[in-house]
Amino acid sequence: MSTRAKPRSAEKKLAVDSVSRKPQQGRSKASLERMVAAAEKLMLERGSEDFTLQEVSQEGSVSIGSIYLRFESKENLVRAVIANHLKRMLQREAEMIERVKAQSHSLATVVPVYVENYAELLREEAPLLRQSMARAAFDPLVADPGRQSANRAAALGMEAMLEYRAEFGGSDHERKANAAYQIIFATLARQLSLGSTGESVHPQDWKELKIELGRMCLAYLKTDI
Amino acid sequence: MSTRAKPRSAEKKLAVDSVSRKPQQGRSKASLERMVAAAEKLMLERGSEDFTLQEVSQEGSVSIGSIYLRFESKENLVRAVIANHLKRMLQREAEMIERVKAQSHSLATVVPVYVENYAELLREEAPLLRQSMARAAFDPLVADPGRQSANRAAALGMEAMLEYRAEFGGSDHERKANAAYQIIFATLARQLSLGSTGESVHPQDWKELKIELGRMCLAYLKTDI
Amino acid sequence: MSTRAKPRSAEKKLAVDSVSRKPQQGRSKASLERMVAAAEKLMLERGSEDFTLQEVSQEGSVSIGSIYLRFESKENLVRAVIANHLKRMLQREAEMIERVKAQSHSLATVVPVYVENYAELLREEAPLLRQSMARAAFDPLVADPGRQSANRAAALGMEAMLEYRAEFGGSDHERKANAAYQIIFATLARQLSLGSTGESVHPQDWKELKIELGRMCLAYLKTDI
Amino acid sequence: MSTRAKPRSAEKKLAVDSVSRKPQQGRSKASLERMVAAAEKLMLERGSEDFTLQEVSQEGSVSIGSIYLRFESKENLVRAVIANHLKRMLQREAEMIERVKAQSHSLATVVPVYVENYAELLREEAPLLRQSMARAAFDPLVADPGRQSANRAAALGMEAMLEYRAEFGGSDHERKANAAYQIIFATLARQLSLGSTGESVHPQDWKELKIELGRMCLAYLKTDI
DNA sequence: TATGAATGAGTATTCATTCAT
DNA sequence: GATGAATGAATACTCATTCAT
Repeated sequence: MSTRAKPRSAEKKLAVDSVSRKPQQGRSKASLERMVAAAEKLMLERGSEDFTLQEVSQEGSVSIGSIYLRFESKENLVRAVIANHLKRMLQREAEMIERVKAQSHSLATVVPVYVENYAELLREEAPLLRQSMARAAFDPLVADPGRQSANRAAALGMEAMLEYRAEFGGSDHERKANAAYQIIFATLARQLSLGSTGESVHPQDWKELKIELGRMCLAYLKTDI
Repeated sequence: MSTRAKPRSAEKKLAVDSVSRKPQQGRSKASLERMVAAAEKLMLERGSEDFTLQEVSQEGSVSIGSIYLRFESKENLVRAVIANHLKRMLQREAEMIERVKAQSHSLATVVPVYVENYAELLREEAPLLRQSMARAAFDPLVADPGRQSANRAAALGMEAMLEYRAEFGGSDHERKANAAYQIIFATLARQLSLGSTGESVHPQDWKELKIELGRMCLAYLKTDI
Repeated sequence: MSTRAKPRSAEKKLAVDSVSRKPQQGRSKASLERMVAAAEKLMLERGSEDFTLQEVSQEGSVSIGSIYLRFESKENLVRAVIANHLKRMLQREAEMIERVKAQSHSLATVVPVYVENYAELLREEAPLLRQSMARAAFDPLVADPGRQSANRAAALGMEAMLEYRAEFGGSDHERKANAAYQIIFATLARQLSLGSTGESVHPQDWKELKIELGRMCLAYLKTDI
Repeated sequence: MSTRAKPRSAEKKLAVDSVSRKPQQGRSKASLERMVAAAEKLMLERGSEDFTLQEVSQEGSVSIGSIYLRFESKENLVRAVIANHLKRMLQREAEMIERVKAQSHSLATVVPVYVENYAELLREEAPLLRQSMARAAFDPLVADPGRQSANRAAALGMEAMLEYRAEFGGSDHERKANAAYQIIFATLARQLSLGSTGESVHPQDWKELKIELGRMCLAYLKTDI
């Protein structure tokens, strides 16, 4: 897949349904799932889209023809994997937020707890997330829904912090919460090499940084400036 | 270039000299420079290493044989481009820090000025930096020197902030300065899609975020916690 | 094909089946045969493996991809040609021996008749045999089955002579028959430049030599020493 | 060197002088010798002409330009190596024959002694001889002088046997001696894989075969037929 | 629907030979 | 004479996509 972009219409949703050719039901739905699962497995093993449809065919016990019956191109199959992953992430993020809320009773607790839990979640999903992000750099069909997912994740994080908006300093609480979220995500993402220099910091530093990140956000949210 | 890693000895330096075949002087140095420049141009145009040696040959008016006279492989030519870029970045960072220092007279000025200037620098260098980072993910020959560059950049940034350590709160000033740098870089990098989801925020949000980033760091550095 | 050996497992059989990728039946078998035939034709024309897959593609009306569908490498295609040839040789040798036996009624007749017929057979097969032998020098996958073929040919030749063992002198008849075969083959092979200096003797000398070769073997087999 | 033949004029001599560009004397003769020696070394190491002029340049401390100053092509350099070898062979063969003659006092001794000594000589020279013979198959410039060398070797061998022509049976002694030589050489050559199937016989069989070869020749030379 | 055999454009790399210095 | 940097033609192999069955 050397061809880079090939953007298409201004589609905004990236779900398996929107990249796969026809809404599947019943028996053939199983084969659809097998091919997507096989592709995902290969992407995780390879750490990239460097897999062959031949391999998907064998791994998923699906004929190559079948793949093209469901997907217009290999590219779309990759998009389907990413779409699936995005959906799963969203689900997990919602659950995680609930856990965070349950464990917190103040701004001073919610921030570090959120950082910790979000970090763990991102770490687990990093392998595919990395690939989503890499592709989003040149593929609008991934970038657009990726942005939406990011927005929802932001909304969830902000919501958790805003639960204690009474403790916030300053006036524009939403703006502060949003900034805090952006910075938290960016910092975590970089540590997980989600598109970063790969200088995956020493675990030592990483642990330390998470603490400071929490402190920084807390200081920022509370300050009147 | 499907072969991923091929790490080698424990070389730590990535300079054109270490990936190119022989120390070049005089006349033939010109042709070396032309091929590296052509490769860089193509990498910038394509946004990736998806260029052909044939193209480098034409663009740089160098024979393919000549390229192999200087570089063991296309991979090494790419590394040379990155090495060049790393060197240039370092130079520019040092100059930028000087400017920042000159414009500042307090923690409250140095932080936002630094954020602003560093952001601008990174924005300009983003296209190649993105590729460096992508390659570093699987190529130790790029990752190692990349890490070193990152460390030097961190040292410079911390130094600028520590100039006003008298205004810091808390006790471990180095730790704080380091955390602040990491968070600043991560946030800027993400906005520039340096490996990120590509949801390059609206210019509006971006401007806003830089301001909040400065505020957050300032609040953090000053707080006693 | 600069890579010399690449031996593999301890496979002992070299048949098209063992170097080609999948047991072919029906329709696609035809294309397999076309590509092998094209390769053979080119090897005969060139007198060596210096042919291009591009040429095989055109000559055999097969796409390059198809070749790789059947053969892992050009090397394996060459091996398939050789395997085919080996099989054909074996067949012809068996038939030839039957003819020799039918025409003979004494040691004095069987030896020269065998020499004459074997010479003719080898002459006809020399072009490919030469290449088999050249490759066997560094390719175990050809050397091993080549050895086996040679052994079977020896067994057939000895058998023809031993039919008249009553006329043998000395005691160890098998040993004598074996020595006679080896010397006959070696002499014929050299005359056919099967790996020899190419000083393909004058037809005159060649004819003469065959007669003397027969005489020598006869004298040897009959002698009591 | 994929181009096969390119025969040229009807030159008949292959000496370094006839393939090298100018009769060398003095200082530059040394460099000529270095490049030929380097080429020979590489041919022995590789077992083939698969060496690079670059390698000859380094190994022999000669510039590539120098090689082309002496030789019209890489092919001619190879021919020079072979020519050298041929000359050396001839020298050694003459010496060997003297030794054989000195050790013999009857046909019954000269034949096995000659077989043994010639076998040893050929074994030692096999590596380059093999390459001479391989090249002779398509290169007249090597085939012609090779043939001459072979003729001289035949003459020497025949001479040794004819020393005892009084013990020969039959009438045409020259013819018999010639046939014996041809068969001896062919058999030895094949055992040494001089272009042969590579089924280098077990040392056991080899020893045995040499004995039988001697017996066979003896029986043949003595018989009246 | 489903299959998987067939297609063929596209590309990194090698190395004999030339020629400016 | 001597050098060795520059040249560029030549070639095996991959893999997304198609389409006959």
